Amino acid sequence: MTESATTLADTLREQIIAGGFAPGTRLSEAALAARLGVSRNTLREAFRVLAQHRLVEHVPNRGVSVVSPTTADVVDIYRARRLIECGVLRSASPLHPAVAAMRLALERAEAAVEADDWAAVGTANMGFHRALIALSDSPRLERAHGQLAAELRLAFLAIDDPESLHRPFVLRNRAVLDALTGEGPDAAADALERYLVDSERLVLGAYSRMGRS
Amino acid sequence: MTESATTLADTLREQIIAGGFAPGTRLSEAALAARLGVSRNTLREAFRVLAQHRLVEHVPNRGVSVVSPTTADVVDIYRARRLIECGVLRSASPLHPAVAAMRLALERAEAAVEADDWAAVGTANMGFHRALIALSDSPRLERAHGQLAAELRLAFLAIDDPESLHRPFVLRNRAVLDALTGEGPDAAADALERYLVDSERLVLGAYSRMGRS
DNA sequence: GCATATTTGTCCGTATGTATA
DNA sequence: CTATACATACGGACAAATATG
Repeated sequence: MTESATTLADTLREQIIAGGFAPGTRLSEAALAARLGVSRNTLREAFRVLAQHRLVEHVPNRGVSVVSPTTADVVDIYRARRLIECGVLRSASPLHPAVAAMRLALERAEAAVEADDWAAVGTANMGFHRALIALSDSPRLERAHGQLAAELRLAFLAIDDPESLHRPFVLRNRAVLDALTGEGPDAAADALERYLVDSERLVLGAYSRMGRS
Repeated sequence: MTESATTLADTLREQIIAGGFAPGTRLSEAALAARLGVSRNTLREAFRVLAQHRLVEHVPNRGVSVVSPTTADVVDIYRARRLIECGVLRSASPLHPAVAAMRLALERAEAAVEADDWAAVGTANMGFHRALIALSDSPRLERAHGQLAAELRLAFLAIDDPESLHRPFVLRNRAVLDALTGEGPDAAADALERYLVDSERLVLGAYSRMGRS
């Protein structure tokens, strides 16, 4: 039972990203510790990790709750994504092994579209962009991007209309990959930039229709 | 005395970055907790935060120690810095208020050179690059860059030759700023790219002379 | 506005497993 | 191989802050 705090943080992260706790939910220490069979102290250590990952918010004397990204958060997340993802792509080699991982994720997404499984489309799309970052061979960039992706996932959960969020972008990912192998990194980066601008617009539109702050 | 874990993490971070604990030092939780006047549980929560910031390393059943970046870490840190800093600069406006902060940091560095205060030169140089990232108006990019800077600081501490590390780059920062206000963002980004390549080479050279892994 | 109940923040004592001398 | 030291995790306790009636 060593290192249970880290393991606990991992399982909690998966649960949150999978939608097990709705954005905004307060997570009571005593209740969760009892439900998970761990002590409050161990749970609090896990909370610190998740708070650093920006998955939960820690308000002094009022405990932690699952974050619910604001429009300002969404704007910032996409700004950072554009800079990192397009930057990686622009200086990437079309011969990099990660290109195969991108293709695999894309095929998974296309299969999930056929099966009308929009949640699977969302995770496959995320996998495409994770593979894209792997083109950089930089663990730190992958870590930074992973945090952005996790936060964005919470925004998607708050919207809760996976088809309109994910379906249009399978084709766009295909275009990015084709541009990378066909026309080269710069064309691919331009396509990705347009992709991210449109995706941000979609999310913000859904937010404004929900009357979110 | 609420929220002492976060405060504790902040003070520990400052102590580590200031060189209060040499890279590689093992931090015994019992001893440190006694010295700082906090309980082990509180200290452990602070450790989790610092581990996420990559300032300390958490080895299961062997406690935490101050990290000592390897050559691979240094290469990765500079790769990430080039992508983020140059990307920010390339799409920055020379009229952004952060330019004034860059100028201020630069003047502080130049004054510290006159005073032969190399530690101050180092912090002022860091401040220049922090202000540079502020050009992006992105809290998340600032956070990501701050983590890279803190890690790099540990590498500088391990080398412990602040004059040769920091002195040459005051002039280079001046060149970056002048290029930004004079020739525009693209020229500034090119100058910054050359800066970072040379800085990485200097650090790696010092590492190889130390016989580091 | 006040009193009560709940929850968090912190600390202590202790048991267990792991690594090291 | 034994013994020691230490990290890890648990449970209980209490003060402080917050929320609720």
